[in-house]
Amino acid sequence: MTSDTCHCILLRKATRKVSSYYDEALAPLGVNIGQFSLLRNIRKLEPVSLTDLAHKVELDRSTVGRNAKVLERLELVAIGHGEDQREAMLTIAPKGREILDKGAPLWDSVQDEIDARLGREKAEQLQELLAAL
Amino acid sequence: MTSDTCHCILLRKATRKVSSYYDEALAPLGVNIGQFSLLRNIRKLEPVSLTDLAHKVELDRSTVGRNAKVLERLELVAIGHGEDQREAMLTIAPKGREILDKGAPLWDSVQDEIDARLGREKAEQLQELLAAL
DNA sequence: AAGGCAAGTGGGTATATACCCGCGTCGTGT
DNA sequence: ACACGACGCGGGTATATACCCACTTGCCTT
Repeated sequence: MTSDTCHCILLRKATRKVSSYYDEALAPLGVNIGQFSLLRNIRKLEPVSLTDLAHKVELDRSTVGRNAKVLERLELVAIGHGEDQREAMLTIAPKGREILDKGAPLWDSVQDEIDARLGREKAEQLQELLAAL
Repeated sequence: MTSDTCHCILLRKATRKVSSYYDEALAPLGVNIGQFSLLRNIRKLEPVSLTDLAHKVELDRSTVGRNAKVLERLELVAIGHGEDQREAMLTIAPKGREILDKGAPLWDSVQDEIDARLGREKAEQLQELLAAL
């Protein structure tokens, strides 16, 4: 009976479900929540290296590299070199800024919807609990 | 500022982190939490078709099919045919039962640890919140 | 200046996960 | 009995994510 309450499995289910909410909202823009979020982080830090970005988003460097390559293919970010020839420096491309602008209200709507469904207080509880894991 | 509180991204981070806890605990057995959990579900329903199992675990049929194939390669489950030749029926193999037995206490320890860290009450809150998403 | 270690990437491999398409099987209506 | 729609699955493709290894570039020490 306890196996139905596995924290990990429940988290995964919730994550898949919630991801789909955001993905659906952002679908008109042709990006998913992971890409949109990464784009936001790049904007916040640009110009930024893969390593620094990976630290910031707490993902493996290679993961960020591959995800960034998709954004590059979509022409949302530009991948160039810094003074240090080893570093791949990321900057937001014009199309990327457009996506960021258009996506903001779409993101807001999903976020607000979830806050409303849970209730402001429980939504905060959730964030605290997730951070405590 | 609000973008740092994206429910989806926070859920993903928490899921990655928590998954690693379970994965580390189960590592001596050579399986991860996803495989272990799937194995438990198969045991509960065996013999079970891919479609039924997918419904139960709320994953796409093709996903379950591929995951099951890994379990088959590890010789933890057997994939055969039912009377209906279309169906792939899954059953637990001897090695699978062994993994289930040996894994139970390992799984318990992680689950208990998390419950302890959060406190029983908050742990329940978390499960409720995740279910409400 | 040369050697050598550290840092930054990229690519290979593996799992997780979804969606879509094609193929084979079932069952039912005529 | 046959045809056709429904069902079950496998495989292709794409993203997410991690770990490990090889290659390049930097930099520091001798």
